[in-house]
Amino acid sequence: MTPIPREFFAADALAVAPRLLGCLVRHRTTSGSVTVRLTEVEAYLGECDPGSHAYRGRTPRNAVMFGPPGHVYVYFTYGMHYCMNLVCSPEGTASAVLLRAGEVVAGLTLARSRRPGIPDRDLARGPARLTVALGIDKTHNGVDACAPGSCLALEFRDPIPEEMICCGPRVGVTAAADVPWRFWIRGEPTVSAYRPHVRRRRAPSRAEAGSRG
DNA sequence: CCATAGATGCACT
DNA sequence: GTGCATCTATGGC
Repeated sequence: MTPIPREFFAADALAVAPRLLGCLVRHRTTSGSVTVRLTEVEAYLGECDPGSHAYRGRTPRNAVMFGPPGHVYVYFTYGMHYCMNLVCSPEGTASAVLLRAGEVVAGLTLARSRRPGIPDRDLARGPARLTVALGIDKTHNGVDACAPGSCLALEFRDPIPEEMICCGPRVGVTAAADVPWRFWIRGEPTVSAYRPHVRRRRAPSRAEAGSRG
């Protein structure tokens, strides 16, 4: 188990995102800790990316995105949900990786208590579900996930083989919906099912079924 | 199985 | 005032 160094996040989100697949995110609180193995992420570039919160420049909400890499950017959306990003690129520029889904690999009891009645597979299946399972809210905005002793910790795992990494359009983004900057692990049951931009088909082609896993 | 509506607070224009 | 980087319940098949 190797901690992820801050300099890893100094690259832009497009390079960081696929490498995060399979890595671990742990959040520690007084009630215990929950660890999630990442199975689905999305890259958001900065002021050049119409889908990014940073597209129109720095605001109070997105200020953390312009800060040092390795911190978490947490935002509130749809009146009830929190989503969590890892800030990438050097300080002064904004890019980030949205953590969309994962598998709870430790702290299962605590994660279940945070989402009662939910099947284990669905505990962190989706960006807002993932933050609930981990116990993340707006108070965590700006927390340094690369600092020793932080309540948030990241760990490298062996890279997922390239042929097991799928990519496709981002979810829920109306601007720049065409770029394939969402990455997930093929065949993972914990990948989020909510994908309004992907039309269902009666008979998916073999090629498509294969590329999606 | 699939599709749709409603909830709900806040950042931003 | 508008529109979300969403999820769940509910209804139809």
